[in-house]
This record gives sequence, C-alpha cells and structure tokens, in this order.
Amino acid sequence: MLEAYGRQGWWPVTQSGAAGPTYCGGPKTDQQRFEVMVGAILTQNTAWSNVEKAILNLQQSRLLSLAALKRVPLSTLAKKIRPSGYFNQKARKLKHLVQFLTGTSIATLRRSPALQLRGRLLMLWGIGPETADSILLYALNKPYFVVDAYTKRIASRLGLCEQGISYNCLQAIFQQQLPARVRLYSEYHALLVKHGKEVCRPRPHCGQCVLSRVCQRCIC
DNA sequence: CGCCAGGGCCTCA
DNA sequence: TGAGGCCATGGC
Repeated sequence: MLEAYGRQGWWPVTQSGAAGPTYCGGPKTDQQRFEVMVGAILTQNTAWSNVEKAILNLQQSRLLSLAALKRVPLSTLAKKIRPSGYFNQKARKLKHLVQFLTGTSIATLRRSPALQLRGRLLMLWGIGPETADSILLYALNKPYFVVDAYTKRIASRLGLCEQGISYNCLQAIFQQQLPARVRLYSEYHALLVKHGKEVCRPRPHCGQCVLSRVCQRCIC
C-alpha cells in the first residue's frame, strides 16, 4: 500500500496561513495536538470532509482552543459543529474532553504511562476504544494501533480475522505482528483508511487492488 | 432517492 | 458480551 499510495503523513491538521488541512507527519505543537483530539471526536462515524467544515467553523469563531471551548455554551458549540453530524452528542463529548484536559497539561499527559492514560481516556463519556487510540497515537504519540471499520473490513476480507472480531482482538493481531513504533502505526492506519475508502469499499474494486495477490476474497 | 462515512452510548437479553 | 436502536449531516 505504501508503494501504491505513498506516505500519508497523518493526522491532517489545519495550519495558519494554509487554505486547507495539511499533512505534516504528526502534530508539532500543543495547539495541533488539541486539534487532533477534537477531530478524533468529530470524525466518529462521519466523513472527514464534514469534519473539516466543523473545524473551520470553530476556527473562524475563535473556538478552537481549550479556554474557548470551556467558555462557550453547549448549544452554541452544537451549532458550530453541525456539519459533522450527531452535533448534540458531539458537543457534549467535547465538553467532557475539555473538562478532562483542564485538570492537566498536554505535556504531563505525554509523560504519563500509556496504559494508564488509555484507561483514563476510556472513562470519559464519548470516548471509546477507537477515539482513545486515535488520541493516543496521533495526538500524544503513544504506540497504539488504531482499529476502525476500514481496518476490520480489510482484515476480514484478507482472511486475517472473522468479520465480527472485537476491537481489542483485532488490535492485538496487529500489535503482535508489528514493532510498536508510532510512525509505523500512524502510516499503517492511514494507508488502511486510504485503501478502504478508494478500493476495498463495501462493494470492492478488486481490479485495482494492490493486495489482491494475498486476498482470499479476490475473484480475479 | 438510498447508501455510506476514520463510533459510542444505552438497553435488554 | 452481543445485538439492536439511536444519534444527523453531506457527498455521491
């Protein structure tokens, strides 16, 4: 996939001066780390293009910061993130994230033990395993492999697992087979998303699939 | 028009 | 623990 698609440089973040999101291969500042966490919640079961609209709204309203999100009323926040869907739920989820981050600094979070940190994230209302691992990997640079719907679909079609495999089991399969390196996990997940979006779709385009040689579902 | 998108919570067996 | 309902917008 890397040969076919090239480096993805996830997670996409906005950059002052740039028109759209940029892919710089990981967040450089606490502001970008915070933006990754917000995006991780907004993109739950939602196309990223819709998340971009919501993040742009937040940015133009000067709401894309911890302090601003703390102040803004829930109903106002919900209106701003409307394009990302599930906006009432997601507004509440962002408030819970903000409450969590108010207790510590991002620097402190990055220094704390990864396993304990994951547990604390999972305690938050609105953060499940995928969102927690996205935050851990892409915002805090902890080596957790992110499993999503694309990952499950591709892995099951390849014959690596059953369709109904649990999150933790599929994550364990990847983590047992790969060295625990942040850059590797980041790029691997991004490539799976790219492949799942464009080729290994619900109705797969096996003719253009670079994995067809090793795929059990391929009829070619 | 229907399907799908980088889930998670709640309820009920 | 697992299946099912619910949350909601926008692109194709």
